[in-house]
Amino acid sequence: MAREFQGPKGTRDFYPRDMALRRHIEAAWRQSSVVHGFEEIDGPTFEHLELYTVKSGEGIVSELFSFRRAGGEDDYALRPEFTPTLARMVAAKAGGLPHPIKWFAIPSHFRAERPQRGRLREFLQWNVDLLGIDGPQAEVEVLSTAIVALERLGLSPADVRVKISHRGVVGAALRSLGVPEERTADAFALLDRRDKLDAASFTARAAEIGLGGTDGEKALEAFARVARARFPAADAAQAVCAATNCSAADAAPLAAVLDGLKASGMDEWCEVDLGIVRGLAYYTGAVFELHEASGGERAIAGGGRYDGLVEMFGGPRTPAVGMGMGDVVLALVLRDRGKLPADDGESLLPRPDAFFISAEGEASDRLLPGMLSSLRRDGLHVRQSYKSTRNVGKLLADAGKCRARMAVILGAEVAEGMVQVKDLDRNEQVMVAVADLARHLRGD
RNA sequence: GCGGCCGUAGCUCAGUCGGUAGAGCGCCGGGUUGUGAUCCUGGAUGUCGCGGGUUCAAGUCCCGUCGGUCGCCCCA
Repeated sequence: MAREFQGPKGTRDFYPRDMALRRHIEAAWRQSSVVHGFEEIDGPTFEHLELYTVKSGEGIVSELFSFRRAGGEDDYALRPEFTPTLARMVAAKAGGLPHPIKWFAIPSHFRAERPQRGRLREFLQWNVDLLGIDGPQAEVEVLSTAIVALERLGLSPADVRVKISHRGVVGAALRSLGVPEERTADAFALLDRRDKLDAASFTARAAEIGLGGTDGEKALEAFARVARARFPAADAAQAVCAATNCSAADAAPLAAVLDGLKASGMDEWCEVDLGIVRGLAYYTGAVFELHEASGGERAIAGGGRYDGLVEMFGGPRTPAVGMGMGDVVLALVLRDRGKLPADDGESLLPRPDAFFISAEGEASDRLLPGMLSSLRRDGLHVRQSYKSTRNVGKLLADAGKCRARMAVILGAEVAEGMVQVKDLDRNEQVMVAVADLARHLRGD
């Protein structure tokens, strides 16, 4: 009894063209990682459930695919993010790893959320982490790695903006505005939601955290200024002080990152956005998000400094900066910006070096297998027809359809050890000795 | 977890007032003129997403469910 199956909700099937697009994106990620000196790692697809609850609390469980082996007693979860695995791996070998640790990974992740634009239940996320560096160089290198990957994919500062903030700087600004220490978390949450709230709700909530009343009017205005402050990175240090009323010393950590980005020639991509907060509590310094320029999409990437995380997983205190970039939003942006081939990825599939047409009959049929094997052992990508027709026109159509560069026609002249080789791009045909075929196809 | 819209061939879709399915394209095979074309010819794929209900009769109306899509919550 035949039965039809659907893939699970929020998952994708990668047919050859889809896979070619995926490899295209992964190649840019991997290339940029490698040239920046990061080394590739991976970990298990599932971990002990506690690895995730210890950091994010029990509430995270409803967002996970967790399970217990039949008859077993251990709870596991498919990994929803890579950072805990990374922290575990670092903590396990902390003493023996040369610093700084520069690792990247391109694993799949799983989250039990309802799919919508830019969000699926299984997705790829490129993770770049640099551990062991206290200074702003870490932030600069991680962001630079992300930017160079986007450049490789054809994006420019007109397409994507790198928005940078700093928890310490914003915290100092909030203190100087009179936000009590115990309401800082609420203030961060309000900053995060600033674009989703209308002015009245924003004002009401600002009042709840101690920025209301007659006395608070000025403070409220200042807070609104912090919430809206965005400026290009070029002269950002002064602008931060001006916008937040905080001292140059308070603004210094953010300014140092901005200076580093400028020195690296990345400042055209970057701007300060003090509204960037990030949901995670474990960020301890700089935080950043990469957004499509019009702001219409979910974040393309996000990250920041998390100096306490390795310690949380049992290792020594280790300064760290990390970044994650998902494939789903990135692919949407690339498509909308016309940076993907219009043929759904067909042009990203590997092109055969040659397509063989046995036109003569039994004589050429007998020669074909040996010729193909020999060329394949030489590393050439060669294909043949599986049709029984000898219709050369029809077989050439097949050759064109699989995008072969050359067609090799085995006609009557095989008796003299010669074949016809047709350049399908240039529509030129020459006679080549079988002995010279590999060299000819390789273009030597 | 909540809500809107959608679901007929591989794709795009048609299907009237309810009368148990069609087109185009594509795909696959064969033939002809030996050179990616043209021409001729043959073929396949559907429990109309799935299940139930109403009805003499359901692709069509109703309910549920699964999936897709967009939004809310959340977003590591």
